[in-house]
Amino acid sequence: MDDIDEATFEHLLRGADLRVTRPRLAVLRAVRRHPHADTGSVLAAVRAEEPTVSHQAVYDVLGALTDSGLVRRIQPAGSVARYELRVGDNHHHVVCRSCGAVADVDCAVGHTPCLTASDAGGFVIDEAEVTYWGLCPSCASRPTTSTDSSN
Amino acid sequence: MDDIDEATFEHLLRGADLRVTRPRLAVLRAVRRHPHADTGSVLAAVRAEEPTVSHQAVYDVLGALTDSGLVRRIQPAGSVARYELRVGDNHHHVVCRSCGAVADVDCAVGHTPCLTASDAGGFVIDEAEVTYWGLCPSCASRPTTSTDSSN
DNA sequence: CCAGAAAACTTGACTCGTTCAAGAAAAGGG
DNA sequence: CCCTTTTCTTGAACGAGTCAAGTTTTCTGG
Repeated sequence: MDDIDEATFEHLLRGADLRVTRPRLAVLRAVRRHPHADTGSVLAAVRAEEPTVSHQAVYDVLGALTDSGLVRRIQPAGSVARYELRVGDNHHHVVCRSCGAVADVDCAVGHTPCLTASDAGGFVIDEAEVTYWGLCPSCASRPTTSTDSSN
Repeated sequence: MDDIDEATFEHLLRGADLRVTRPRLAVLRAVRRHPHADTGSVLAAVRAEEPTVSHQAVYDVLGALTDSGLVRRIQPAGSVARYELRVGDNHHHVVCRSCGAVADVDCAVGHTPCLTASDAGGFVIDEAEVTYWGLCPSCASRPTTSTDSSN
């Protein structure tokens, strides 16, 4: 899901009943190029190639792509929304408590892990999302430096 | 962790090196009384008994209590921060996609579930947080009504 | 290939949860 | 009971995200 070319992006859009526009292609490229990027970063990346795209367009596009399942939105506590192209493979994320870096983690329990909650209090569950918290390699090796950024 | 009386709240605060103040006791009572309440709800509950408490005080108190581990902060994607008294027992949450309701779920896998990520990309993991998504009983039985609120 | 309808985009104002900053008030050790 | 430190009040500010009105673009169907 990372070796998608331009033509495939078009097919994905059409398959989702979405019109093919320059902003949408630019957003897809940006998300492919910057996994886990927030809206601001996507906007910046988009404007690098399409300088006239508005911030609202990026919000709209990310929303439409998320709704149709072409991108996945994640939002760890305390973070703004982040997006990724890798979709439909039930993977999870590790978030660094110090610098906020996000990385993918394949769940050891196979697909749809932990989806069997013992007692869901009557809820009809359709997804189990796992977020691991800890320290990224560089923050772990630089203990008390209190590095902070947003990726 | 739900049958905590006033004296215990004081002990908890002192044990965490926090001064015992009326706003703090009121916040603890509010969180006990309204599990998963957001800051606004806590503020309202606090003001019901202590009308002069400022919103900033509630933010400060919730922050201090969270830092010292007396309350737990959760923040499902798309939601504002929510707080609960139940702490240190590694339980998880189900969130209703329709109305945002939150309920506790004891993990079937025992304590520290899924904490064994296959490959964490070099991260040092200290917690695994599981969020289940679905529909609460009342939204599940009222399919397309698109109820929306924030609890 | 062109026109028309619907979808998508631009612009700009605005909402709301949360944070920042400075000074006043309370807690609790000595 | 006083002093130092922590905590609280007040009020302004920030920023991600949303709303709304009007314009532009896509793409279907003739």
